[in-house]
Amino acid sequence: MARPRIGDVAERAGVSKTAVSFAFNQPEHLNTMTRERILAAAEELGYRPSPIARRLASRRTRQIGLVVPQSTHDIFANPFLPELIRGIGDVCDAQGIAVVVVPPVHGSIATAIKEALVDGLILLGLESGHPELAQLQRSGLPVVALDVEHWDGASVIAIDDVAGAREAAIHLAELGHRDVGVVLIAQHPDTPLDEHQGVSARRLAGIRSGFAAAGAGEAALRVVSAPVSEEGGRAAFEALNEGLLPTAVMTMSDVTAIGVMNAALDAGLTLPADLSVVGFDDVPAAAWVTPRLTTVHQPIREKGRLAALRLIDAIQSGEGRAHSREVLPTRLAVRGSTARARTNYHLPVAEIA
Amino acid sequence: MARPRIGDVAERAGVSKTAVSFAFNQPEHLNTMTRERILAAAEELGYRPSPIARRLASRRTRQIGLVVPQSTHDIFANPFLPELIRGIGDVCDAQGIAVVVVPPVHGSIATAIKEALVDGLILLGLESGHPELAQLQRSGLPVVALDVEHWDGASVIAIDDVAGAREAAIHLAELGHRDVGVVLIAQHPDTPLDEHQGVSARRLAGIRSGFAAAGAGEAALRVVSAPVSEEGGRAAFEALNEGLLPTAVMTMSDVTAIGVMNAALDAGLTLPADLSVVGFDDVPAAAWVTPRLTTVHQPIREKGRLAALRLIDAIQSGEGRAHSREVLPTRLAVRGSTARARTNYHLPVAEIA
DNA sequence: TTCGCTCGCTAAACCGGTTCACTAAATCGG
DNA sequence: CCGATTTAGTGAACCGGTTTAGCGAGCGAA
Repeated sequence: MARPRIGDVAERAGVSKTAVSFAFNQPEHLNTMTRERILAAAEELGYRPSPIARRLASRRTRQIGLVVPQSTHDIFANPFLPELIRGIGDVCDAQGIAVVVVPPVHGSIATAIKEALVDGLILLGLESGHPELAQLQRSGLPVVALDVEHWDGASVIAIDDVAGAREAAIHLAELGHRDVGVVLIAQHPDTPLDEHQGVSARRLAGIRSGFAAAGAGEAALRVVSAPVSEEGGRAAFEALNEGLLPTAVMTMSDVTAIGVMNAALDAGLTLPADLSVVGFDDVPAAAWVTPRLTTVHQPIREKGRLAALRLIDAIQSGEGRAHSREVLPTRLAVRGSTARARTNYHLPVAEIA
Repeated sequence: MARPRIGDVAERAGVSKTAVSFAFNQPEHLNTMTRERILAAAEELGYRPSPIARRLASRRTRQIGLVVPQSTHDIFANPFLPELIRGIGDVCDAQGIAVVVVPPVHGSIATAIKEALVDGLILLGLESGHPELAQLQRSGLPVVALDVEHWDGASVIAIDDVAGAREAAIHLAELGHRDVGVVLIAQHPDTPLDEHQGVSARRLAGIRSGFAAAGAGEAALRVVSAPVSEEGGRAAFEALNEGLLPTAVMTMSDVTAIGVMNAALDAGLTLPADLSVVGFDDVPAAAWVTPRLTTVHQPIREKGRLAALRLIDAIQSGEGRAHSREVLPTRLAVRGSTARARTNYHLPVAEIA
């Protein structure tokens, strides 16, 4: 009644376990008749080689993990992730490698990584100083890190966050915006706004540099932070809307920007006349909303593809942990959500609407 | 230099392999001092129990698979999938179970399933007659099937496709639409339109029934099919736009509907005045586009959650393959993309615009 | 005829853990 | 003080395959 094992098939076919293994994996090593007999026996028994046992023996899981710092629920609220996975899938599907998302287990990324059934990891949204990740460095597991400055012993795929954000800021500055809301990515709840790291910090620097370069160094930036989701964007709008509304809002992701836009529309504003909004990423939905979202385009799928390629390469080359860093280009996609700054920006939002 | 194994730790700590295993899994069975000594030895060696070996011995992979009939690239083009995964993740994250997407390998779903490292499967977009899935039935692997009428030995989570589509059709009929495009889900390229199965067939039946019930039995349905993606929706619009444009289009998914809308807007039409569009699913993006998409809402995340619960239940109860069928409610979310049928529907689209 | 190869297959070791059955020593109740 | 438990730990079997080393038969070449 129990699941048949390789020994059962061997016995039934009157051969050794080895022969059965050959029948499935290296049929050319077997006489045709013998092979047929073995396969017939397997068929009769409903035998199917155990994937786990096979993976143990081959020391390859044929799986790679995508490590993310949040729950599956939260992380998939951002269309960026599906796009990234599409890119990873382009490479992995072709090689029969499965992709598994690795969210924290009971809040611990280290635990999640320890238990992950993978040959290598792609790290998303993690900074290299992360205390939980020290053990990972020593484990020898091949790793590709996304969007970090540097990762010990790992390949890095990144974009030029500073330049991308800078370009967007210049765009706004040239449209006359001098009072701009900036929505960073929410970190741990009690991280002070000025201690944001990684992506948020680099882009904020780019924004400052952009306004300065455009001769608008005096521009006031109102920095808030929010979870990366449509709801987060809405919350950010509410936060910025206490008192005077800025004339423009820059975000770290399109989904946040869309939340800002939706909240603004719900508040009765006209976009982009009353408020310009700039996103980041250029996910497909950015081109579906009205007005079409002006955003910093990054080649998300290409990023995923490249990450998968580099990781698989590192896995196959056996630990030859490369430490390359590849920077993909960004460009500002100017669409309909940005316009000249409104001149009545000193009015409370109620009067604007 | 090689990865340390449990025996290495045992030797170093002067205990048996069993003791080392206990130190990690059942620390209470060990004297505190001994345990400390073992853990220290493990730490020095950089030992980490092999997840694969552990899974082999425990006969649990702690992974479940989501089987889909298309490539990762194609399947993630539909925001439905991320939402479904969010629901599955709600359940699985809490239990430390990983979710793996299982797309076909070299076009074969059967192969993909054979090699999948999972304790059970959730089936999406597959019909129970599928020839490739006969072996799955016999394998004894726990399965939950989504959106099918029936699946031998598996729990089924579904919605009432007929009723949902019917409600949408009645809505359009009451708005005066009598010439309606219907965009089905593209099957194998040479499947005749009238032989669509499963979801498409049921919804088409619901649409017919709806128009009849609303006293608009004479309404002309123009049925086309397209891949489930924004591009697919655009292609469907082009197909329907050869000759006279219908006054409304019904789709099987929001992303398709959005593609139809975008193509219509690009063609210079005014929505919903010139063309009403109805989606299906109610993914988040449906409420982000302009006009807001009228669509048949289904509880996607709840569907995922339920599927995960039933599957995990089946796995834990050891093969007690339930054959329950749960039908989740749908409701028509009437928003801005539907309006009274235009009266000049006999004009070519060029003149409409 | 004999040497050397290839072919077809096998036994045993191995992948790296968990777990069962059991033992020796320590603890406990009466 | 004795028998019964409990505690702490062990050796061997087991999970279910793959792989290495090698063996006997058959065959071609010398």
